[in-house]
Order: sequence, then structure tokens, then C-alpha cells
Amino acid sequence: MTDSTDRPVRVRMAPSPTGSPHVGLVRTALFNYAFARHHGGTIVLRVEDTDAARNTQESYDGILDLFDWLGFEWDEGPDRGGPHAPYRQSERGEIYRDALERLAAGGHTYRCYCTTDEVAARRQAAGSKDMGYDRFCRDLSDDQVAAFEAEGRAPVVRFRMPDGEIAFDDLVRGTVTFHSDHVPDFALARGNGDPLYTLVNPVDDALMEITHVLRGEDLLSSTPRQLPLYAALADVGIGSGPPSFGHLPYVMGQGNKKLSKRDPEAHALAYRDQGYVPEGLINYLALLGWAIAADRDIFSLAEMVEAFDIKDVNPNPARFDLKKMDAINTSQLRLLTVEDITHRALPFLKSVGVVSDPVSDADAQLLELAMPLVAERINKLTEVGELLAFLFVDDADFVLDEADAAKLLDDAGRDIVRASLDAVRDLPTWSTEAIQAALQTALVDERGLKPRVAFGPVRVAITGRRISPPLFESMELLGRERSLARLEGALT
RNA sequence: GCCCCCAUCGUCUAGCGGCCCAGGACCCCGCCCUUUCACGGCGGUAGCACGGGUUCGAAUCCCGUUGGGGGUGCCA
Repeated sequence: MTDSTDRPVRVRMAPSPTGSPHVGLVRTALFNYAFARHHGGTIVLRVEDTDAARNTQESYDGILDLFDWLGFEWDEGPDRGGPHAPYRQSERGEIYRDALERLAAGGHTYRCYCTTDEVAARRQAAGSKDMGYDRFCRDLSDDQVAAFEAEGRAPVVRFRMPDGEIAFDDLVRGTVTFHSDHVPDFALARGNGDPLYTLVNPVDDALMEITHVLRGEDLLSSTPRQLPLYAALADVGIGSGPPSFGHLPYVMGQGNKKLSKRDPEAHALAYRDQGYVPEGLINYLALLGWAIAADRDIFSLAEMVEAFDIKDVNPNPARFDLKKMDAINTSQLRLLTVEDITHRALPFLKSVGVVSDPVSDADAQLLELAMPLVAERINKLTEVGELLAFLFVDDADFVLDEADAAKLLDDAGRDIVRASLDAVRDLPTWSTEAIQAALQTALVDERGLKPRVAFGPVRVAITGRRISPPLFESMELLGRERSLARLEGALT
């Protein structure tokens, strides 16, 4: 391991607030979270918002909402301060200017006056196969510099890449080796002086004393640039060298491409809005590159933290599979108590108007009785509303699903409903058992109907749909009067 | 082009030299449960990319091939 010291673990979550937060962001945050908490370390939230043109407040708020929903907590960050504040890069301009000055004074950088076109033209002329900057401005004479300045050119700042092998021990891939021949003198600041990601990311990691960086595989090939930069920064008194790196495998979409923002399943907050539980998303994403045991795939965040070892992370890219995501979500839902599911479903029930907001006592009571009927059959929280709406809707607003009614409430169906009405109208007690017994006798025993044929029309009449919670329980909860009214309503 | 990464059922994975003629999960297909839809239960199909080594012994180690991905910016 590169990092043989026993420094307390410090990791960072470093989102860029551009656009809707991506599941890749969640996966990276999750592994950092699990790693840090497993080692009793510190988590820093740093906002990488140097690209003013692309950053939005909406995106920032979305990221915080997302982390809040997932239960990810951090110890230092823009909202709670810390010893290395500020934690938004847009507020750290002076720090970067200072770093640039020091690097220049230490001879680690130089100013480059070349335009992109000039570099490309030279490369073509030379028939060079290697990409990257050709170091044209590395050792300019004073006269040449003066001439470029006189032309009014604004120089970018480039890093003077030292020659030699660059090897590091990746936490998930083992030793990775590059040669500096293939690592260009990359730019650290724009011609207008604005610092680039290539500078600010290492500077902040150094200054914030980050010990371990777990990030996406896409950054693997920028690591050989950063390693010498960390050394140069340490040389000029900024930080104490590079952190350890671990590059997490890609999350792929359909086909063989990275899951992109165009893929609907990439949007992390959509899962919350569609009625998934955070336990489900977390559990599923953890499975992409990690396993808690050979024969087990359902676990909690706490269990993941307990068991997590970065060395167990699989380096293969993983495809995101919505079907399995759904299955994991369902399994996590089964682990919740009815009370918990009720609590979580409430916002959805309110938003579609199934229950009043605030919830009336009557609605709350009915909900408490009805939830056990649906808690064990749903796959998403939104299904609670779909299943229970018929119980809460005002009688005046109750409507039959057109397609279901057309199919099941034909002449034969209405005949069945009529018979049901007679069977239950004068029941001495209105209970699930009594209702079931009465309907069983009248429809199945006396008429010889198959249960599914017998109860289908009744179900549609009572709940408005072919799909519903168990029928007899539903009728009990609906009450005698409303049930009879609906049966009658189906006949008109 | 050059550099880097990756390679076990369709998908996610377990496997870190013998316990593996490869285990689990999702999907799919049967069956059971069943008043609908789900849930749940049981069973099944299906895989070590290829070729060389190393070894008494390889899915596991090495090399190569092929395939896939990423990088090669005054984006992050």
C-alpha cells in the first residue's frame, strides 16, 4: 500500500452541482461512506463548483436532498463548517491563486502561450502519434516570453511533468504503472487565470488532509498527473503528498456505455419520487462491485459499514439492472414494519389526495386498519395509494375503471353482483368471516361458480378495479352501507 | 494511433491452486399457495472468452490473442 501510515481516515464526497444527481454519484458516495465509517473516519463534503457557468442552486439543493433521503451524513462541509472551511471551491479562489504562485516560484510550472491550434498544427507537421502538449513553451527564453507578451497572449499555466515511471497501488486494482512519456504537461489554470479542476482537486485534497480517495474509474488515467502534482504541492508547503486512491468500476447502462444522464434510471432522486425506499437503492448500488457474502444480497447500510473492505471491491464495470433494483427494493420493503411503511407512504397518499392533509382522525384510523392488507404486497410505496384509494374516496367521486367494468360487469357479472347484494344485505354481523361465508354460499356453493369468476364482478363493484386488496376484508373496512351502495351502484 | 483498465450463467456476483464436473441473487420457465393483483414457497434452464505456459493439480498464477471500456482538453 502506498499509504502505510496510520493517519486517521479522511474521505471526501465531492459532487459538482450540475444537473440532476446521478446514481453514479450515489454509488461513489456510498462506498466512501461505508469505507470511512468502517474505519471510524471523517467524511468531508466539498462542493466542486469551479465551473460557474454550469452550476445551479437547484442541483446543489437536489444533492443535499438526496443525501438526506439516503441517510448519508458528513462531518465537515459547507452547511456545517469545519477546520478547512470554506468547503465550496467557488469560495476558495485565493487559496488556488496562492498555490499557483508557490508552484511557479518552486519551478514546478511554466507559462504556455500556445494556442490549441498551434499545438495541433505542430503535431501534425511532426507526424507525431502521441497526443498531449508538446512542451513547446517549457523553456522559453526571456526574449520569446517578451515577444508573446507583446502580442497580448494570455498564457495558461502548465505543470512541469517530471520524467520517469509513475506507479501507485490502487486500492481496488493493485499496482498500476504509467510512464511520464504518456502524461502531458497539463494545464492548471486558464489564460484568464481561473484555476482548473486539475489544480483545485488535488490542492483541496491536500489541504483538507484527505487520506483516501475512492472515485470513478474514469479518473484512473488522471491519477498519474496528480501524483507528481501532489509531490510538487508538498514541496512548496501545501499538504504532505498524495492520498491513497481506489478507482471504483463504472456503472453501465444499456449496451456497453456508461450510465448517462439521458438514461431515465440514472436520476437518483427519481427513485425517491417513484416510491422506492432508500434502503433499496443503497442495497442495490452496493451490489454493483461489492458483495457482503457468497449467498446473501439483502443487507442494511449499517451491515455494509460493518463488513466493508475496499479490497473486496470488484474492478469489473457493472450493468445497472432495473429489474434487480426492483427486486431488492421489494425485499427491503418486506423488512419494514407496517407502521413504518404507513409513515413513509403518507406523503404519497397526501400528494395524490387519497388521504386529507393534514390527516384527519378518521383517515388515520382507516389507514391503520387497511395498511396490513397492502403492506406485504407492494413493491413500491406509490402502490399503497393505488390499492387503497377506493376506501378513502367520497362516494360521490367513486368511479369504476372503465375497462375492468366493461369486462367483468356484463350481464352475467351484474347478475352475480345482484346475488351478492341479496346474500350480504341482512348479515347479522358485518365481518370479513361473515361476508366471506355468505358470498361463498351464494355464489360458489349454490351457483357452482369458480371463485375467481364469482368474486371478480364483486371486486370491481366494491373497489372499482380488478386489482385490489383482499375482497372480504375490503368490504368489512368499507362498511355495510357503503358496500351495499357500491353493489347497487354497479347495477345502474 | 498511443496509454491505461477490465474479462465466471442473459444480468449482478461468490470463488483469492485441490472443499468447484463452479455457489447465491435477478430475469426466464415449470409447479405449489390463492377471491384479483401481488407476495411467499419449491424446482429447472444457463457460465469460468480463446490459446499457450507454470504445477501432481488452475475458474483461480504468468504470457499472448480476442473482445469491451476509459483516457489522450485553457471539461469535471
